[in-house]
Amino acid sequence: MSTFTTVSLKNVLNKLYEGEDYRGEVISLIQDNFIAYSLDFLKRVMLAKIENKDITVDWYEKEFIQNEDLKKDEIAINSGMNMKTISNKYKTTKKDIVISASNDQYDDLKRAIDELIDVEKDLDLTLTIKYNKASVDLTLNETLIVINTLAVKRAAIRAGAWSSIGKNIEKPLMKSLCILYGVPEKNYEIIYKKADYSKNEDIYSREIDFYLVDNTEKSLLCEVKLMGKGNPEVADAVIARKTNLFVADTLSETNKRQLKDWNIEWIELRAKKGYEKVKDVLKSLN
DNA sequence: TGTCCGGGCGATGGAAGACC
DNA sequence: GGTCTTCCATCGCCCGGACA
Repeated sequence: MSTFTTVSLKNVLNKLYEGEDYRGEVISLIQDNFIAYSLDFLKRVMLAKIENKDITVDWYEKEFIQNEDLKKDEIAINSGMNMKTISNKYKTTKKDIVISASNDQYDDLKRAIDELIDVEKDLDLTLTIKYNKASVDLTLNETLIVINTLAVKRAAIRAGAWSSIGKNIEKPLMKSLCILYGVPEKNYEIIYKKADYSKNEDIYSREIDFYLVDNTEKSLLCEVKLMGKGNPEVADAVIARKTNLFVADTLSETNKRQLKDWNIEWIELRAKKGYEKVKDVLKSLN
């Protein structure tokens, strides 16, 4: 779970207004979370191995996969699989499905490690974890399992952070632009509730980031995307939502041409003085 | 080097349980 | 039977490696 503090959001807004890259803030959060997770995880690994030293069963499996105290997403990660993969593969994330998928995955992982180690007979590696006065050595197999889990967890932390920043910055960004350019409150609208997808007549409705309201009281749809290079689906998104104003971090020349052809106003924050274009855009949108 | 496209999770809200 | 909590499906967010 990685979410942003008010301070982080403020730092990101400042970067955007300076036309600089905002990603440093996100990368820091990912790193901090990952390091903290790694330390905690290694501590738990150490304790688990010590506590089970007299038992011949697979202590990792007992403590990190078949442990009833764990949440389903922890079990999935510990087995080496992210929740999204389970959701794609089994079309559900129900707890019992996640648990059985994790068990299968863990067996698979162990088999794969055995096979690879068999090929690389000359390689050995021991991970020694020391904490306070205790110390424990992990075998090559155990070390590889731990490395795999950390890698899978990092993917989860990374994706969560990017998802979170995108979701949480769009409304503060649009609102601050409105305040900065003196847009009267009656001329913009922040929608916090998303559309109700369950209603049949609304089946094609989409969530809208922000509305500007022009002087004829017509609502203008605004879309914010902070993504970097190489994501052509922006085109689909703005078309599907009949967007009037598109605010982005980075736009390709193709993007700009398309937006112009479709009569959609755009602002590219990473461009030099990118946000100053807002003034003209507001005028043009009446 | 630019595009494609699948991977990863957060936020949300309805459904299903859990508790009085 | 009503309220509170947990579960989980859905949509939307950006990344980043494969490919041309």
